Amino acid sequence: MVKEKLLKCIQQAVSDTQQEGCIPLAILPDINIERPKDLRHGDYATGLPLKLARISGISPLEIAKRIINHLSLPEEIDNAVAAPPGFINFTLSDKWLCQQVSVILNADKSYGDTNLGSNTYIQFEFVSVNPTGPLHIGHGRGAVLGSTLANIFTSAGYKVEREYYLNDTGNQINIFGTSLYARYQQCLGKEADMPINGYFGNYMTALARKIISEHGEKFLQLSQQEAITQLTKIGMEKIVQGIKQDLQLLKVDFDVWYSEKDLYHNGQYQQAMEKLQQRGYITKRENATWFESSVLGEDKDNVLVRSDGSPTYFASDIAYHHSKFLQRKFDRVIDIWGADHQGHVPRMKAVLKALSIDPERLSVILCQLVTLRRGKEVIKVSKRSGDVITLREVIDEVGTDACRFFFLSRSADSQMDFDLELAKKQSVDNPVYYIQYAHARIASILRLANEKHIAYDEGDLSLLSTKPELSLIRCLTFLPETIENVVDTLQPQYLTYYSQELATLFHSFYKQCRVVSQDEALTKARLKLVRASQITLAKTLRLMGMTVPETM
RNA sequence: GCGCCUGUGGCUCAGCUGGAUAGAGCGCAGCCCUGCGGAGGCUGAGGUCGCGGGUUCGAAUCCCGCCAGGCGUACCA
Repeated sequence: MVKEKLLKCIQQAVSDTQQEGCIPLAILPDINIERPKDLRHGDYATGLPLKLARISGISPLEIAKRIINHLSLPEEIDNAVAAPPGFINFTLSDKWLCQQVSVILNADKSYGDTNLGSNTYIQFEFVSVNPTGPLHIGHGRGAVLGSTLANIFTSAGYKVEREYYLNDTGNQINIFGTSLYARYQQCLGKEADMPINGYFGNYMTALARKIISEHGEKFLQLSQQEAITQLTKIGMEKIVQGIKQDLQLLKVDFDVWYSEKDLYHNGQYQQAMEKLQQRGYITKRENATWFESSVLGEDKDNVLVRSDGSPTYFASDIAYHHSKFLQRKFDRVIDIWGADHQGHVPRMKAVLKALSIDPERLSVILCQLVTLRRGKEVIKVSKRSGDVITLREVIDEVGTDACRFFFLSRSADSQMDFDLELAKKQSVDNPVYYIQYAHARIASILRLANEKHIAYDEGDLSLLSTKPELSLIRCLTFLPETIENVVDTLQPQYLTYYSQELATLFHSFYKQCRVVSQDEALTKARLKLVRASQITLAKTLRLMGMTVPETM
């Protein structure tokens, strides 16, 4: 990429400058190349001279000039100028920019793809909601984030796996089962108490009724334990089915649904515990089994097996990560969790250390919580307490594309209000439609060209010379580094903002530059640019998991 | 109490590995269809970047303190 080339070129120039004594020998600070916000400052810039000035005592502008004298610029760069107070600004060559249009046309759907990941095997685990109730809005956030990152990493040359961890055993499942059994009995006119921490949501009663309509009263004949076992299985399957449907509605796919229960049958749990035991990280105390995370610098130890003999969620998760890293051998793992799991991060990292796995190989993205509201009214989304507005209802109300874009344009770090009233009100004037409209507009132009039988393969790109044209091309060339930026930071909002900018530049170009006109040569050149814009815009929309409309 | 996250124009949010006059969308005030989709384009008003110190040639961005909100601090997940 241009940026890398430029970096090397600057390094060379600085080193030459130093050797010739134009800059006193000094420790070279990191060279950072940025994108100036202001177009007048070129396409790339470095403030290196300002840093060197501090060390050398020479004025930064003077240093900038000396470095520029030693620069041998790559073909992509037209010129380098020193700018006060001490920047070097680089401008892309118009000729090179125009050529990029055909680079994009040739790459077509693969434009933007890189080999940055060089096939690194990486797992994204996300959503992973307990199968004890429907998804709500907060889960949607993680789902959209995870699916988009997975798309982007795939494009960047990683070997990606998307996984949903199904917590199909343990405490919460037991409570789910007893809650369902109670509702089942109640629906059949029997007295039954809900467990204290039970799932009181209305959906549980609906679930019980559904089971009655399909299976009748037969579970009343069974022993309580047997009835609960069977109801748990049936109920959970239905819930999972619903979750799968909701995710599909949100355009979120998984490669693997990994069962927590399996960890206890496939040896992962035993192996992980044995390893920790052998390495001396396990101790028995107060009748429970503990992981001694405190010796690894944690605040406290954590329970692995309760005094009643049942393993904790933490213990499962250890086995689970054992499977990820040591059994399935992912090079990197990205877990996306809700912010309410933050306390879990340091102890998970401690476990990795204990298992001699570099903790750097695990990244945990914590999504801050989402508050759902309708105007001033805050809507609770707790599964246990009762009424829920499900993710499905939100999607039905707001739309998949708008939902996805809404989540993607906000940093995972910031808590957000999802105001249904606002989301709906804005849906017509939503940035999503602005971007999609640009694509539909492009499609329409290309349709027109097609109807007029204009073949533009031979269009002469050097005819593209006006500001709107060149600005648009510039933006097109930024896609690969935008993707790289997301890969580096795990923050997809760079892509959403990019797509918006691209749409803006296209609309502006469209207004100022008539594409299909009497000027045959110019028409062909511009059609090429339009097609390249379509390729690029469609790519960003696909990466974000949104529809790519030909018409609206 | 301690830990993590957040506090940017009326609203919702970007920018936070320090850079050159602080950005976008919505909302608001105007302007633009005798040419390919007006779900569009253009112009403008609107901000002590929570507060106070510090580091630096330069701080919304880094450090310290304070204020406000969210989350965590379970033999819940």
